[in-house]
Amino acid sequence: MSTNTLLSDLQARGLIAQKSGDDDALSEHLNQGSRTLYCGFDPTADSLHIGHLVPLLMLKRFQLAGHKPVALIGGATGMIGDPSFKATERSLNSVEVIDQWIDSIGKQLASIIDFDSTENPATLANNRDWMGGMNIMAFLRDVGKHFSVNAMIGKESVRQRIDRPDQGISFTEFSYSLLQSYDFAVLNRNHDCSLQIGGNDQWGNITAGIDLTRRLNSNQVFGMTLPLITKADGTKFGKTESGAVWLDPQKTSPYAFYQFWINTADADVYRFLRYYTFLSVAEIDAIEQEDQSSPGKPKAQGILAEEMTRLVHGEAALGQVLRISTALFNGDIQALDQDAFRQLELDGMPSSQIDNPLGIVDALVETGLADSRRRAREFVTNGAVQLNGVVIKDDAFMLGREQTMHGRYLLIRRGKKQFHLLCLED
RNA sequence: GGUGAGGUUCCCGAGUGGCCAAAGGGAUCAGACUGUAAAUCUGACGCGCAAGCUUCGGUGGUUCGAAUCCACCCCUCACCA
Repeated sequence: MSTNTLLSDLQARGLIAQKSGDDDALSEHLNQGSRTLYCGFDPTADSLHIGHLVPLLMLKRFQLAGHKPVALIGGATGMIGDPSFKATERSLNSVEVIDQWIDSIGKQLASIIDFDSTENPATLANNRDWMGGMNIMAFLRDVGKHFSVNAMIGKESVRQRIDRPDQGISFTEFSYSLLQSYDFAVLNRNHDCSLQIGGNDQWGNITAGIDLTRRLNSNQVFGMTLPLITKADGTKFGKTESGAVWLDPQKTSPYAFYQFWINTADADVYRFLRYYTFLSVAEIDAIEQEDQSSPGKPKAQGILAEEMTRLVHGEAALGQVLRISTALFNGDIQALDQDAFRQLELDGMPSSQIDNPLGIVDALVETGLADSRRRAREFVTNGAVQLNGVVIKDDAFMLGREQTMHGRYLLIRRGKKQFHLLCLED
């Protein structure tokens, strides 16, 4: 066990995959005072997703422990693409697009870590500031000279691309590691940054950065990686049928976000509580004890979903989400009053307007609950479709004024979890 | 630039002139069972109520008939220059 309180806690949470140096070096380093650490986020989309959350929350954990986080946005590295453990070469995006992404990602980072603290504020950096105008000769002489191609080829993170018969790796992506290493050296020089964290796939890049910093700045710096988040059933974490789970409420609604977490498997949920929430390990253990000793539905999923939704979307959004979820899954839809429906609409329940009565099959297609009429018909025939809580098995069923609740609302459910609220206009 | 191997429905992958909307597996979806789990079982899985229609990198061609043959083109990979 580490002599540093923060590190012991992280260890207990299973949040440390690898760290550099011998066991106590980092502990001592952190014990000596407030340190600056960084984690890089490459702009590969217009929003962060929950895969980014573990390292981002790690920055927050360090900040809460009194250290100073630097969130580095990869304005330069994002234009190259990190090949680490990627099976295929990535396509490049234009500068304009990437700049937009940088902007929105920066805002998301700011909503999680605190940039306004007087004691130990977080800072935002963009590696394009020091790499954008870098001269190729300077790069090759000052940075490139310190790297051995022999060693780089040997790295596990690029092996996949070098060994595979049908894939290659471009020089561009191959160089990525040099850029990230240089980031560390620059941040060390300019911000006195002495620790880099990242996903376990970043280990190779991080150690390369430690070496380069030692050579360029003669400073001892540290690296630490977080475990890859896995699921017990072996499927990829962080994906739903509709793709990644984004932090941007426009891309993944708070409701969908909450639903993602509440559907966590029993086999994963206590581990995820340790990874993602700020509940203490003791509290989490207590929850697990209780779930195991009482029959029926465990409480852990609900706690996880609430914690995460509050953290990312805030208390107000959580309230809305809870109202929707309760109405849909625990309530009697027939008993919902007009205000409840209006609230569902306002709370971000997937909904749309229609002007005229239409058939159930068309309704399913228009609401996106089915992607073709063929399929919609299949759902109806299988008894997978409910209107206002009542199963509809007739594929010729018409949705009109008489079928609405309170003269206006048609709540369609497909399968167990897909809902859509149709509002029939006058 | 040369040589070789390839590009099949979401993915992997069979299919080498009609029996192919295209085997098999995976993923996904639905139903049953449940806890909005897991496991399991059942069914669906290009579009269409149907007749039928549109698919196998692209464009032309051969043929009664092509994913399958021919020509050209595009793309990927490997090796060589």
